[in-house]
Amino acid sequence: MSASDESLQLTATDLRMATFRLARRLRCARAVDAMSDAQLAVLATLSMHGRRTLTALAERERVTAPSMTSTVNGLEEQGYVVRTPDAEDRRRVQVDITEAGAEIVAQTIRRRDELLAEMLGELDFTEEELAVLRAASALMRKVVEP
Amino acid sequence: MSASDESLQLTATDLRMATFRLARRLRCARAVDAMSDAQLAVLATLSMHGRRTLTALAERERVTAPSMTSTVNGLEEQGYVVRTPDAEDRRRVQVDITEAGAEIVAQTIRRRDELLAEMLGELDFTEEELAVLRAASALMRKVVEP
DNA sequence: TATTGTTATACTCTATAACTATA
DNA sequence: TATAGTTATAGAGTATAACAATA
Repeated sequence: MSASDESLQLTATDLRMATFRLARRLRCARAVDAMSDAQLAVLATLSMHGRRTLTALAERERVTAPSMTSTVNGLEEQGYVVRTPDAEDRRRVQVDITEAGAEIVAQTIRRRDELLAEMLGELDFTEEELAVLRAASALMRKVVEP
Repeated sequence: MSASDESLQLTATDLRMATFRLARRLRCARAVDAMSDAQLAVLATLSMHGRRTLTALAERERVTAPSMTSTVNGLEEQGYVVRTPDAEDRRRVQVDITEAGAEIVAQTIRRRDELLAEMLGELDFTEEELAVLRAASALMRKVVEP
């Protein structure tokens, strides 16, 4: 049986507050200071899902094409991505992550995970509490990836 | 007994991914399109904690004073905050939220909660699953507010 | 004609440096 | 001298509008 509207609303409020605060705190931990959120999001997408066209990246990040052009320009200047013309459709430009770009993503993820693991460790959580957090994480991912 | 390092690291990775994705998704829901994240964060702080000096706001948001001056200028032009000189220390400027500003915060929170409640509802979560999310939310808030 | 991507232009947030006013 | 806040200036991300190249 599914849950009541009241439970849904209470849970939504709790989860929204907790999610925003934790995200805000973790966002401070970056591998490279010169890396913006926008640039890192593009690199993370390319790292996970491989080459993408500029339009596909813009849609995924929910920004306009000119905005994504600017972000990709910045990444290309730093050597973290390369543009490759598409042989089949010459209007298209494929964006690929470089080794340096992949390394930046890995460093940033590692640093953020270490920070969060330290924060969790300082509170002396029990295995049961950590299990609750992992179970909730799985549910949260179902919410955003239906 | 507290948890093992391995559990901490696994939980941290799960929770980081879930938190960023959900925050990203929810951030799209705003009461007013002209309201930026920076402006909304300031309004939310004032709404919760009352009047603050410009420097106090800058420290809380982890931005520089000139940056906060600019953000507060934008909010003041829209009528969401007012600056009041401090009688005791005339170097200081107190920033207060207006009724219009408080209404914007309330609207945005309401809209985000409704969006999240809908997303949760579409997945037909059970009461037990919602309870897991609420328990995790409480733990997440302990992490950021020690 | 529609799609893909870029350039032009403008606004906001951000930072550092330099400044004013006050303590 | 130190602190609170502003102004000046510059860089990045965002948007809309207009454009070129290709389908």
